[in-house]
Amino acid sequence: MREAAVVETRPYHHGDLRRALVEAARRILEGEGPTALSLRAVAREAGVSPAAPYHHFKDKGELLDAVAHVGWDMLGDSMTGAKQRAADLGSLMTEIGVSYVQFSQQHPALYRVMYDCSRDKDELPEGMQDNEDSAYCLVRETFRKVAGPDVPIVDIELATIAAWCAAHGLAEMSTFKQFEGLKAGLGGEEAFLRGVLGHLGMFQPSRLSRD
Amino acid sequence: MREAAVVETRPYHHGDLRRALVEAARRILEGEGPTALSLRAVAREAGVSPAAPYHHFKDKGELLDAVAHVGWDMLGDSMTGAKQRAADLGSLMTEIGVSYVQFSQQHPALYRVMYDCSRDKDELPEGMQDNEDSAYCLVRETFRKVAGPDVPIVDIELATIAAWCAAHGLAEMSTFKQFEGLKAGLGGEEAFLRGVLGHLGMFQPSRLSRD
DNA sequence: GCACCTATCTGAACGGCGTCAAGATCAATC
DNA sequence: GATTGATCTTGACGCCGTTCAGATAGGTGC
Repeated sequence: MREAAVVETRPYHHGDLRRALVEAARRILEGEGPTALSLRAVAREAGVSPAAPYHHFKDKGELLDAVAHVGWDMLGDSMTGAKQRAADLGSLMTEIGVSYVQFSQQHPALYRVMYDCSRDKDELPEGMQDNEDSAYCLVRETFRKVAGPDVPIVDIELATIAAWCAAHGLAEMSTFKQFEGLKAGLGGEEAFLRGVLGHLGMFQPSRLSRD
Repeated sequence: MREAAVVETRPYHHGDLRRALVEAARRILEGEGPTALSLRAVAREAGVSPAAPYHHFKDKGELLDAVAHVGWDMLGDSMTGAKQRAADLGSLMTEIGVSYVQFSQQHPALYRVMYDCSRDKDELPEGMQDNEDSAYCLVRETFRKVAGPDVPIVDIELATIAAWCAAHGLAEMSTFKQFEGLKAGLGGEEAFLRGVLGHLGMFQPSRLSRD
């Protein structure tokens, strides 16, 4: 009975605040960046008191975990889409890598939260864990298919880690606006990404194995 | 272990607080991690009031910049040392890469500050700038020497960026204590690092060029 | 030796933060 | 229709970064 729009997002005793808080956090993240993401600001954005979130999350970290979870879902979808769109086996890894970095560029604040909140716990981020359909497993299984049965398992694992490191590093580096000249000379952002990835062995199928 | 040295570090009106603050920050970083590093805690550790640092640094960010500067110096020394110790041209890049990641493992909190405080400004971190003896230039010049005169400049640049991304990614990933089994199977931490780097093209001189 | 100047440091305060305990509110259940 | 338990608010605590007025003292010109 306060304002017009509130009626729908607040069915009553707030309806489902948990989801509303996560969405509020994402709005702040996209609009104002990671430094503006305080628990109080999220509560404010969702229209509740600063203490309300504590009935749905143990602390701020748990809220960030929930936000990161959404991010890993989105990233997983991006990578799966790229894998399906890839024309041939040879370009599979490159397309997945490009989609990874492009996601980080489209959602820089979210991407940062995805890693930051796992670093605080000294735990692997969600998308890198060995669950059935984690993004990490998607990459590893892709490697297994591309490499064929002759390549030892340990090399598949190492190549996956190496690829992930490279993609994550590139994701962080490409946020620095200082390679502009180089990017322009190569023909744009994506050409730059493909140029860098092209220098990394495991993005070229013929060079997967170390031998 | 703390009170004894105070007499010497406080010749009077505090002597040189600026250096004392940077060192206090580094002590906190090593001892309690990045989350404990508040401006007030640094002042406390240095034995001055919370407002004292503002006579030497514009704000907290500037103090962190000074801490990061020390870190980049240390990392640069590590990498230079590795370059000099390398037995032959072929192992040069690998040795530098290993020393990079090992530094991040020996000083995880400092390493994090080195990147965090540059991300906050959307600027390349100090060690990656195109200054005469930045760590980045060290790597690029090494590449130039290893690659020979036939490799185009743009490929040298891309390979340097790729190597940096890979090393930085590996530095962040290896802090997650979840590859223990893999590391053990390979024969230890360093074997793991070399294993991952071995899958990355530009750490093998014969594969520097893309074509 | 003295007075002034300037850099340095302190003390107290402001608003914002994460978090918690006590009390209000209300849907659901008996 | 009273009880219950989940949800939300109010108000408070201690910590944070930052600012500002005032204390302190080293340096400089007389």
